[in-house]
Amino acid sequence: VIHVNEMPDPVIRRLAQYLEFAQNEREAGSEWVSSVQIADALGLTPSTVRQDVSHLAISGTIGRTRGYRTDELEEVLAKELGMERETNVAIVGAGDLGRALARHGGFLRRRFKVCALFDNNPRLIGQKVGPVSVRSMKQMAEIITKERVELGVVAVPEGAAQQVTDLLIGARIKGILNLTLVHLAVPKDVTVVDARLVASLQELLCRKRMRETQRASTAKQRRRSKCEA
Amino acid sequence: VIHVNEMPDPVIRRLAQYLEFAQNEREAGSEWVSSVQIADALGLTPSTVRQDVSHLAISGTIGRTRGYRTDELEEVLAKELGMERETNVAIVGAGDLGRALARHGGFLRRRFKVCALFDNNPRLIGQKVGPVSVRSMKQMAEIITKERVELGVVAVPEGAAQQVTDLLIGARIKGILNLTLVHLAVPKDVTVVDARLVASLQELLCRKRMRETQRASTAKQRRRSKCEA
DNA sequence: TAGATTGTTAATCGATTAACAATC
DNA sequence: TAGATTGTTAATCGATTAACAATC
Repeated sequence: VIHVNEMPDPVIRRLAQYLEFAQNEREAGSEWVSSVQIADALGLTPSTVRQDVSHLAISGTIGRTRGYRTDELEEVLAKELGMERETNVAIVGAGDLGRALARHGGFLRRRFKVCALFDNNPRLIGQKVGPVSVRSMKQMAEIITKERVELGVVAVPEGAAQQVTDLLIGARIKGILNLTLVHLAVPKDVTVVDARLVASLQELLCRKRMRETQRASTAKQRRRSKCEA
Repeated sequence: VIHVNEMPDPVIRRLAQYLEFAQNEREAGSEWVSSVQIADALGLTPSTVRQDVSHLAISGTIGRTRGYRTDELEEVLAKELGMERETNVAIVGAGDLGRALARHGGFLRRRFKVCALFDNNPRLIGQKVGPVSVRSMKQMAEIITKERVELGVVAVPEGAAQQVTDLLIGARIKGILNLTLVHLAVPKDVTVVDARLVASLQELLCRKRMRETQRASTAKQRRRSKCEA
């Protein structure tokens, strides 16, 4: 926060992991962690870790022989990730996924507060889901302003995604988490992050199958060269 | 599938989006889409699209003036993503998230079939969730083999994630979707994809706040230079 | 002191973009 | 034919990794 507010996207994506690890380490009683330890735990190289940390406002000096203080890492990362205060979130779409997210403990623990859940299905409106009730999308702009909602989550079927996004933008939301597979068109002052839930499963299957055919073909090659020998 | 089974990770990650778009276009009645159209719709450059498509077994010849056939794109992408047959999935963790995923229509539509849901909470075991019942983790290996489950989804609290992963690996699962924030350690014949659900929301907040402070500081600079002028 | 570890520079690697010949 | 668009090569850009001086 002190020396840079330019940070490459891949670095930002690793921040949450670093925080998670630092927290766990501190809670387990470790006062220090080195770049090698972090790298091993998170499947990175120590170089990457040190480059990433250099983007942070870590007060460290060169040449320490014990690495980074877990509590300092935790503090700086939490600040960088905006955890010094609660962030209000609205979820649009009270289907299975939207309702699950509204109740998901993992968000609250990281200081996200789901304070509104919208849907257009009259059967769902009024229903209590975890800490909130489902409300009509017609009330979206009003409630978002009143409740000081900062982030919107799009958890509706693909066909409604862009429409809902436009509503959120109309309500002056500047940050949107997209749970659908469709690409959302937004003005350039709005930030979108794709959660890639279904896409991840498809990516997984594709990569797994690809590795298997690779293995199969190398095995075949091996057998062949064995025969030739 | 024909000419390459080496594909860079970023390309694989875009495959699901291409498929989604091609499907929608075909259903809307378009017979052809060009790289420019795809790029515009998905927020990419036409160059990237053409590079990506070149990894696919598209039977096209150079110089067509109408782009790619939507039905051909759809077919090839579906095949590449392993959609020619159903894929059996097991979800571990019957909390809000696990239950929501078990019922999520988006998976079924893409030919993923959730055919097992595991949890250790005796209160949940036996409960019906969408098409399946919650079963004890003790039965995991047995059921995974019997039901020919190919992919596992880790939807448990952070503290149990590695343990559950080891169980899945013990049951010979070679592809794991990780819904937690912790990094999963797996042998190198196992593929893991991180779904980054909570991490995405944290990433979103971080990026949004960063853009705002940038805008604020440039606005300040602008005001300053105005004063000086 | 010797060993360990950071911060940073430079080298490498890989992905994206630009450009354009081929051609429908 | 003129215009459009692909497939592919080369250029650019950016991220990751290696290396090492500084120093605790």
